[in-house]
Amino acid sequence: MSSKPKVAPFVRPARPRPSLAGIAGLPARDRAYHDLRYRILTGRLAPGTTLLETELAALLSLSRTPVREATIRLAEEGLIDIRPRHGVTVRSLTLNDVRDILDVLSALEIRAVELVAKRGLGPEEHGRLLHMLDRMERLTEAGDIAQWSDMDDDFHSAVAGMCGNGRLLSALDEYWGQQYRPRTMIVPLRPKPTLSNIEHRGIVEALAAGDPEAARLAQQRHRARADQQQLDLLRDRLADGAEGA
Amino acid sequence: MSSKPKVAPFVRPARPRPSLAGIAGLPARDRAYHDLRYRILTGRLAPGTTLLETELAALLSLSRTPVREATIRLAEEGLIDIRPRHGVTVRSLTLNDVRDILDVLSALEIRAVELVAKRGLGPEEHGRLLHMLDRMERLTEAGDIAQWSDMDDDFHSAVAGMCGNGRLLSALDEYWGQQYRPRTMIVPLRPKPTLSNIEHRGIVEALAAGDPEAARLAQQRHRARADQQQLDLLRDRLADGAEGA
DNA sequence: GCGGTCAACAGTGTATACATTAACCGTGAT
DNA sequence: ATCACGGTTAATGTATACACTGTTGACCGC
Repeated sequence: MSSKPKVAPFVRPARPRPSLAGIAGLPARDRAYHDLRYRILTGRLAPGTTLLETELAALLSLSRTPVREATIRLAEEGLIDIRPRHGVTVRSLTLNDVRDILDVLSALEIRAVELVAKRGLGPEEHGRLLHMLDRMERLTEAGDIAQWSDMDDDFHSAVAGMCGNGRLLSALDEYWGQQYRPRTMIVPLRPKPTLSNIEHRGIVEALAAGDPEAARLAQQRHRARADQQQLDLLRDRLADGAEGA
Repeated sequence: MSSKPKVAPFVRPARPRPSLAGIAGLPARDRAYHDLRYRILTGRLAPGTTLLETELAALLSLSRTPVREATIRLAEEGLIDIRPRHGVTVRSLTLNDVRDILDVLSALEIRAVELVAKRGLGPEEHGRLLHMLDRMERLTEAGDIAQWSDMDDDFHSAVAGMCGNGRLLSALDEYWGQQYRPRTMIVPLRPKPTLSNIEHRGIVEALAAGDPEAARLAQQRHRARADQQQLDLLRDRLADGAEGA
């Protein structure tokens, strides 16, 4: 039951929360990549941290070769900067960086939602989404914003996962990773996400109705508002003296 | 004179046509990357071509290390497949692949256009775009579809380059590369792009007016129609027995 | 005291050597 | 004849060695 189906599933999970699950058997270069990414996203490697290739290799108990290959990937994803002879530095994002990232991310997510609507929702999928919405509303009432935020990730991830476009999902993953840290930074500042819950319902309705235009509009408005809120909160947080996002 | 300006220009060119200009002084890994990418996009390395790492290294007169680093990048961009112990293979795209790519690309481009409209067009920028439109219309009348197609690239590239979001431009570059080959394949099949020319004018008008919603709509319609046409032509071409896109 | 030049060095970029592992082929049994 | 098993081998994954180049700091001249 818990194992993989024989054919590639039409629906694929996207953007799992940062985790190191299942990297055990992978080649060293992939372990290095996932390990470093995990440390960066969870803050174990704080923004601004600078390490030499040699130090990274020692940290991961590997030689420089796989570590280099991993850092190249991470640099392309925008998580680190490589400055030759100065080491690799964990990127610290400015407000403008976050805005840029969110602009890309929301464009991709809007397209994903359109695609899902174009194909419509199966009953099982619909049920799953509704169930998530219920949970999120209960969490809102209970005031558990942290867990609501995780579920929010899961919800958007679940919807996107139904779009059937693997390249789109990969791109979403990448940019989601880039905004993960600033996003978690402002969780404690969030007000009750009552509006988000309502907007989520609207999105699911449009998806179930198979109406791409309505879905696009709902998703666009939701993201525009939510992203603006995130930027505002982040600005406050940074003004408070928190360093690097 | 020819060197870089002191401050990063606000407008940056995007998606230059495949070229090897200016890779002379770069590190071997970057030369390998650009060289291979160029060969793939221009068809010098045809889809389906398979080469071992050693063979690639010999081809480029380099050792395996920089070649490996280049192939990893190319694989992430979707231009090649790496199958351990079977060599790297130049990807051959199916119609579904192209559709997926265009879905991502158009989503990004729509967002770029929105951003440009949000900030509005300077007089110099406006003039430059209008000038391009004129040229494209003359090329259309002259029936020079090949050159029109190049200018079309340049036009979309120029617009996107004004969006001011570097990450968005990088993503555009990447997906533009993925669709470049199938796009050139169908150039000889294209009808006179009269409609595209009209739509382009509409887009520039919306940009000049600083109306993001109008720009989004114009761009969205343009891409939806043009992409559909491209897919239709490609289907014909593939049905004719052309192998791999 | 300040600025410039040069030399030593550290760190990366590249090449190569070594280990590992999966593909392929041959052999043997059923 | 076909399938299974195992050994061989070739290709990759990883480690290391080497070379090159930018940086840093010291020393000298102004």
